[in-house]
Amino acid sequence: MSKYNPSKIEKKWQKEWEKNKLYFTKDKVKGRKNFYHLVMFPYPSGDLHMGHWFNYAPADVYARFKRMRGFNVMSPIGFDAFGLPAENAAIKRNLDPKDWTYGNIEAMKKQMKSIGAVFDWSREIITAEPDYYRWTQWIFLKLFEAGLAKKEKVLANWCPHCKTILANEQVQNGECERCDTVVEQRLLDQWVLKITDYAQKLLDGMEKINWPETTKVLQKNWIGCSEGAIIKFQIPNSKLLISVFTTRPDTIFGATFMVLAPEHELVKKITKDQQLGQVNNYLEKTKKKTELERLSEVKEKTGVFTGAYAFNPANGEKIPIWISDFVLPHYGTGAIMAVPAHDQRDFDFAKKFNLPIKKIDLDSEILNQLSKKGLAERKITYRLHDWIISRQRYWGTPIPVIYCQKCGILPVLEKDLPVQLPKLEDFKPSGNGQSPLAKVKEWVDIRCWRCFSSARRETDTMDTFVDSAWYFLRYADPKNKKEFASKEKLKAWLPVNMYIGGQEHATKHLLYARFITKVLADSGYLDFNEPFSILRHQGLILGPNSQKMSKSRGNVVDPDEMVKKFGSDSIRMYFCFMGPYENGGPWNPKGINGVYRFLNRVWNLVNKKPGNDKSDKAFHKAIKKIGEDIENLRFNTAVSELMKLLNEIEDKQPAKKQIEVFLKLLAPFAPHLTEELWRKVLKNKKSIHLEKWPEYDQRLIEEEMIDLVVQVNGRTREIIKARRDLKENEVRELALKSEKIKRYVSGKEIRKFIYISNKIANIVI
RNA sequence: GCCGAGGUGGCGAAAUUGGCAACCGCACGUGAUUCAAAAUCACGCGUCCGUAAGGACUUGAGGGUUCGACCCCCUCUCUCGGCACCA
Repeated sequence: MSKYNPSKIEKKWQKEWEKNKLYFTKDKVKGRKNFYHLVMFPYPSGDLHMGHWFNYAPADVYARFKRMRGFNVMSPIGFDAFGLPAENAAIKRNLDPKDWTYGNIEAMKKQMKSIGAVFDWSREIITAEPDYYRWTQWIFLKLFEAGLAKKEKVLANWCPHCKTILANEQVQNGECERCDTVVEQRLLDQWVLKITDYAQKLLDGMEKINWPETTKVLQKNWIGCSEGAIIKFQIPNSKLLISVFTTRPDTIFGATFMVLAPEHELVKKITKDQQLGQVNNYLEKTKKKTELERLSEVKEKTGVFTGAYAFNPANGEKIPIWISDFVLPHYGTGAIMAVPAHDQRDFDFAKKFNLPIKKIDLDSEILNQLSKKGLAERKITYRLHDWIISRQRYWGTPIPVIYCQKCGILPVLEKDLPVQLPKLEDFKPSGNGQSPLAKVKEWVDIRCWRCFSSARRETDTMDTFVDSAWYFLRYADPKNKKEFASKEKLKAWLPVNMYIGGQEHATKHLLYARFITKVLADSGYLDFNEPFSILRHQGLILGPNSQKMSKSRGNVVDPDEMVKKFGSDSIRMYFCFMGPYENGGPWNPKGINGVYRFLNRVWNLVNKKPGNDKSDKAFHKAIKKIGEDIENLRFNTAVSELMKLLNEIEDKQPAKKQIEVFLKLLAPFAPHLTEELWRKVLKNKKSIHLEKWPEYDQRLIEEEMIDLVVQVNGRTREIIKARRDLKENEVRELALKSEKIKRYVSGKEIRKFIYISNKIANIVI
């Protein structure tokens, strides 16, 4: 008998499956429902790591299971190819980002194929391909038409290392998420997508999607809805009004001063001459602060008096107007009424600057009264920021806009898409707030399509997250030259039925994708408004020392090495078996031994001559359990059940029929091993991966004899083999006959007898 | 500070969701096989007492509800994630 040698069989079957287009997905198959199964596409960093494997391998078990259950499963894959990391890596190596990226894609494809997944490579997309990004640009134009893409002067996060503006989502604790450099605040003209216009829709849409609750909560908090009111305060002897946002209009009688954000537009208008010096001084100082500094000063309030006052509209009281950077420019109206008796921050500020603190009674009527006078209105605000998508970098989708001397900002015409990214000798970021594309005169200078005056192209590129905010639509129709995808194919596949990927995308990709989907739906291009019906996350794989895998820590486990040593099937199964999928955890170098041994035992069993044990009770139980477990992504207990089944049948010399069922149950987990045994040992003509998932018979799962647990006062004292479905008095008689039970019960009064059918009897004395 | 998820053997974990806590593995121990090792196979393996039969204890801590609680309720505690001067 030959030995199980994964490296001998895995490559062979991968080639064979590819040759016979086993995983080529048609848009329609008679008698099969379409099922769109999606994993998050990788960034072509050049190396497929265990994290990717952990996402793709168990997800592939699910896809294979769905196929066997009769679905026409599409499981596409591609590459999120634009963006900073590739560009930075290319700069470091003195390579063109394109060459670097495409080289990585080739290398990673090979690695990905070693997983043995059902990916349909014929639908592969690469976001850096003109055929792809033309539609990214087209979507931008749709947003532009709808007034949802705008060039605005915004206070934005500037990363001095990456030399570009970043979206709020890409800044963590005041640092650039890519390079951990402290970001600066800069006021610049940037392209923003008005995601805040969709804040409420994004909140409401969560009702109907099957996503992990925790992920929904993350998004909800990120969008951060608060209900309150806008109230107007008048400045004496002028027509100027200062609007404030408050969630507590009922505290207005306690408002003893107002505070404006330093960036507030009225600051310059209201400041009195005698205060001008101090105010300017303060504004200069805050401008220089980084986000991090501003955050670290939470406890210590700073501020300056403007010399101006405003009337409290509730009682006409004249209260001073201050400036402080604890008031944020982008939240509410950038101005507050301060109620030190009811708010800790206002209190701290009042204490520091000796401002009055007034205790008052709450007034729930005041909002209505002020509303009638036109001085207040109810208002909901959100913490969510608009999505700044301008990047002053080279390796991204060009923003399809031109600036005409006469006509101003104009979109590029659809027929002129794609605006191709030109090849550049020097693509390094300049750091002067301009994209390197600005230096390419022959690319930048064009004629206006409307008036033929000279015009300039927009030279910023788009945030990579725009590319990935719609890629799942393209898979339905990846080669379409006329549309981003045809109506028909969208209808055939979307929305995505099952989406599996990391939770770290909760407030980035997953939010953006929902936003873009809703915009396209509102413009009539989609007839659904949530992209991912079911979403599930895999956990994080750590190094053997329980720390995040990284080269600097020296704890990286190389998947290629593991494939060589144990084979893909073992890694797949180990990842399924190691624990709940959403947990992740450290890679246990010994742990994989367990599944490797298991696969060896399967190999040996099937290679033995089949016996004639046809008992199948254990099989029915296993078919049910494994099927239900995979459906719910409980891969660990599914594998456990397979192991139990093997333990049970291994010594019984099972018949060929039983062996076949066993292999089918194992097939989604170990596609190579099962294929080899199915075709070469059992001599089947067709692939096991075209087989149907076995059926089970519920009646055969229920044993006729049960283990009746007998407790006395809630403690188990005896287990009796008993016939199923006994009546209560029969059980009572049986229990009291037991010698052990007699010992506990004799001479005592039985106060209660509880019997739960086919499970447990409890005698209370 | 606010929001969320958790805490079960030496380790990963399981528990029909209120009904035998620790399935399935890893690691470990003993034995078989071997000249020897690896591999493989068999047995053992929550803690304490006991040669054993058996008994007592045990799901972060404390309380409650219940015939019965890892599961439900209350209080506390620790760990991990997210947000964070959001008016």
